[in-house]
Amino acid sequence: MAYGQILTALADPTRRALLEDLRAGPMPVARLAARHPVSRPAVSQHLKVLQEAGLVAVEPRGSARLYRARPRGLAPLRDYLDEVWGDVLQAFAEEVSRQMEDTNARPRHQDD
Amino acid sequence: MAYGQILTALADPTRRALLEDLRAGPMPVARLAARHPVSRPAVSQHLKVLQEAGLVAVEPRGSARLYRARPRGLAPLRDYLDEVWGDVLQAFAEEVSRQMEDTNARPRHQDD
DNA sequence: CTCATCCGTAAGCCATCACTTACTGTAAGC
DNA sequence: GCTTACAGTAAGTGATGGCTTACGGATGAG
Repeated sequence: MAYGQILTALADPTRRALLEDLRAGPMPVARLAARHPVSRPAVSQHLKVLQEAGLVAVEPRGSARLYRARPRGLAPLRDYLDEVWGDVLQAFAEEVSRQMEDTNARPRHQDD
Repeated sequence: MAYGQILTALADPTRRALLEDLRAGPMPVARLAARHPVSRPAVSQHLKVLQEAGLVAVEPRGSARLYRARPRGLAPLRDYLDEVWGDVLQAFAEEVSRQMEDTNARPRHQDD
């Protein structure tokens, strides 16, 4: 489960809404679709993306399928954000590089 | 700077590569474009998206423009992940909902 | 066995996106 | 002032993504 897949999955507002809905508890596809202004197949497709990203788990329930949020699936994304853009390490590197390149003394008017 | 914009910005592999390149220090557009298999205008467009997401800051340097990574711009995304999908709260809700719905005793063969 | 229900998949459509080339604008060097 | 180097914008193109309707497959009830 690469962080790329997770970012792609979370980039879509509908998928985020589905995930947030699943926080209330596991749901079958039909009920999930009823809560959103999209068709049931669309929800199925979104759930497939979310599942492949590791953000959702499926549980066969007779003829139905129960979908469940999987917050632990966010771990790779958190790791990526921490390792690559971790605050401490990055703030340091940022400061160093700024001092290296900041050879002329002009006030900074850009957002920090 | 909403987390939606940040997710959209980070969802693109080229933009992530540009951001990771900027970790080495501030760079003008031309040098940044030379390190990636895309044209310079493409880099400019990506940088615009990154800037609007708050992940990059610009600094006019004479006729050139120096781009700099802005790791603090990830804060809204971190907050979203923490608040909506925070481990503790979510693990609790997950367990509760599972126990509520798990009425039959079938071994879980789906990934957790 | 038949039917109804639940759901995933296929096919197609339309909008968005990432990319290109061409152009415009701005700042420095002579 | 004119030219050169830097970079953002415009316009157009091909690919990708999200959506729809239509269909097919599996499970449970009668």
